[in-house]
Amino acid sequence: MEQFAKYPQQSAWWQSWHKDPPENTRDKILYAAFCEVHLNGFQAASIQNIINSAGVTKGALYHYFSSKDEIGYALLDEIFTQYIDSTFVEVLRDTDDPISALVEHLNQTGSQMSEEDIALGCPLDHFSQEMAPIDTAFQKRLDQLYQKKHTALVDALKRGQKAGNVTRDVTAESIAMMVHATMQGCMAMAKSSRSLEMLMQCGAGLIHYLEQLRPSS
Amino acid sequence: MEQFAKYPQQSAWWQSWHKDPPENTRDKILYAAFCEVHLNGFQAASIQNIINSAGVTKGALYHYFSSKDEIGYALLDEIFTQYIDSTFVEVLRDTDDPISALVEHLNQTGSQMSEEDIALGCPLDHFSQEMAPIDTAFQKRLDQLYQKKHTALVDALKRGQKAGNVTRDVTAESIAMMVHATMQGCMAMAKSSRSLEMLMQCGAGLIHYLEQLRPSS
DNA sequence: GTTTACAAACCGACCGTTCGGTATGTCAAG
DNA sequence: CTTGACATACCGAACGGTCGGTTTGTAAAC
Repeated sequence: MEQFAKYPQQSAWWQSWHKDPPENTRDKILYAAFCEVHLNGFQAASIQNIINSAGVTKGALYHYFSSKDEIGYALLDEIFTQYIDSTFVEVLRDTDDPISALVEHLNQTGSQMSEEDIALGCPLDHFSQEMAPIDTAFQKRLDQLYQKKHTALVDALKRGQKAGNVTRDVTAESIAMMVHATMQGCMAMAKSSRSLEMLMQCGAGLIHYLEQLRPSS
Repeated sequence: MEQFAKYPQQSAWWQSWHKDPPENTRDKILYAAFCEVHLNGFQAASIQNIINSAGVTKGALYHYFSSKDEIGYALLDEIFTQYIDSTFVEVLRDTDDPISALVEHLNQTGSQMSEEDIALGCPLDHFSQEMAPIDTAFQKRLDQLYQKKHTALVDALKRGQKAGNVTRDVTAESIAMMVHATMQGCMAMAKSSRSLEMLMQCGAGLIHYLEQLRPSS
């Protein structure tokens, strides 16, 4: 665990999944792999780079993971699952006013993004674009993660509809897909333009859309 | 130009940029590179695969392109630019009712997508997710392409506002970003789930949003 | 005779992976 | 309290293969 010169140490993406630097060998490898994959994509991620920045040897890596693909699976099953939970599921778990919760979450997330965070974009979306079409084992795991996000959204929106905080003109499923897709698109737009302003403007559009979903407006 | 066994010959993505199979060597290389990059991403795209499927030799490839990066630049400057023009700019060029034009375009595009098209996703979005954070030369070109799309949208929306077909409650720029981001997100969602139904449902959400942008509704 | 358009052989670097070996720990038998 | 058997956690040199790229050769076009 020496240097991650190229990976932003204070990355909002990083902070979301783990506060403490990893101690045991396996976690060191996973964390280094997460950074390397986020920077270069999975296929271009180098085992050598991973072990260099993790400060472990190749033998150690292949002791814990039988192949590069297995590292990818572990990233999805452990790190990315945790990432979705902490950045999204928890935000919506206990509210019956999901619109307010989402708007607040968008504002908060946007405000604490650095230029580097924006340039790197969402690690999960990047992973999905790259690996979903290539390998069904990856695709199934990625789909599962998005399903998790989708379900959290739908449940919260249904609670909101029940509580009279969300319009019933549109189904919760439809709103959830729209919100999810648009969030993904906003991050992608900001990433390609490397512009925080772009993220905020896209976010404003999404917030405007969300506000229109309140009943009797 | 032997086989593209793994690339769908009747791909909607392919048809959009060129009707005729390429004849001269340079175009053969570019077309093969487009397929290879769309399938595997740019970094994982193999020069060997490109020359194999293009039916040319390595000497021919490096006669026309000084490096792999130059092939990527050529793809963006020529193929992808043409792709944006034919799939998007032309759709909006001469209309002052952009909402109807977009809705029709979405319905038409969605209906002619195969399962393979969906699994592969938008080639430009994939390229952008992968290369924008890594290399500024790529990022600038990618940003330029999205700007082209954005400008086409903004111009059409402003004409629509002038003609009274689009609400003036929201700026054309804001609508354009929202539409662009959501389209991107819809394609990404459908890609990761490999589901045509997902694409149609996301598209329905976007269409609903668009219809709400008509004045006095 | 020079230039253009390839063709084919070849290069070192790096890839993911393997494998023989070691250091340390555990735990039960003697 | 020691000893032998086995397990876990590594170590790092080496492997076959592929990578992007180069060099040299050739034959037609101008």
